[in-house]
Amino acid sequence: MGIVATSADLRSDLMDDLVQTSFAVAAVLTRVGAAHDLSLTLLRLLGILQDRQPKMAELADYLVLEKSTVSGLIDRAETRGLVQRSTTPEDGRSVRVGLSTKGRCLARTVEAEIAGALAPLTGRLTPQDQRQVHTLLARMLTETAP
Amino acid sequence: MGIVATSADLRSDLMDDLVQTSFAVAAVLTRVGAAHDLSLTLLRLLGILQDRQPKMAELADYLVLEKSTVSGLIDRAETRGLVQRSTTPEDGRSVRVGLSTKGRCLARTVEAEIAGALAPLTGRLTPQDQRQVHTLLARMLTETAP
DNA sequence: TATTGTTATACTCTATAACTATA
DNA sequence: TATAGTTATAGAGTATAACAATA
Repeated sequence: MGIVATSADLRSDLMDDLVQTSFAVAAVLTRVGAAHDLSLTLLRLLGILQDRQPKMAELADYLVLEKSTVSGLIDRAETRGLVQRSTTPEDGRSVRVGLSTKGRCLARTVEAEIAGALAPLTGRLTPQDQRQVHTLLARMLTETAP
Repeated sequence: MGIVATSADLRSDLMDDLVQTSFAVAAVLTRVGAAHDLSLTLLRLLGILQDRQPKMAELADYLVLEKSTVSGLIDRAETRGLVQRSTTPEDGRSVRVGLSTKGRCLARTVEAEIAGALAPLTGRLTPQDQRQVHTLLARMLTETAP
């Protein structure tokens, strides 16, 4: 087997790992979320809103969803008292979304539970290896300049 | 900062990476799947059926879904000509599911497209680093003995 | 006229509960 | 009676298209 073939196999193995990792982590997130009646999408929403109070259109960008989809999502989250819509003074059309106190509290709780649920996986690596994976995954996730 | 705190931060950073990686890969899979009218779940289904002809109940186990959910899933996949149901001789109640020729062809196509779509990410790492991540992720995904 | 967001509609995905057929 | 699978029903998530309000 030549150099080229070896490289292809390597990349293919890595891709399998990435897909498997993606599903494994998604399964954990789904399970933890379900315990609080939160879908993966609502989980992401809470995560995003922890650092921002975006407008609906920005939220659609973050989530890579249609604005109509986000409208429904926020409708349900608002009904449950997790988020609040507010108008913006600078533009009468815009709507800004933010976490309610209840939503913020839930976001923190869920975050901690996710950390706990992922610990058994990360715990299979030594601290050095954890650092190594962290460094390499972070590099892989870095946006390349357009 | 002491040893314990450092370890906690390390693990937390790694968890963020894992969650981000999961979403990034899921986004790629969703995009590639959408080009062929395949949801993430149907994508997983095709992947699973490439190596197996499971019964409905086994499929539900693989996918971690209710059997009624799998019934609907297979209904739609069968309508599209991607899979076939067949009865088993040993048990008149069981139904075995397998890929059709069309489904197998689609599975291969999509697999290649996913590899291509993930290449920009893995390509940010040197071959040595790719091997390293592969080794460590594989270790992390390994089931620990119960 | 262009934009921001919502509403109407339709389909997929998902679960629970009730059902059919076989064991 | 228990098991394998399907059907009925309901709700969340999603997109497309049409709409209202503001710019």
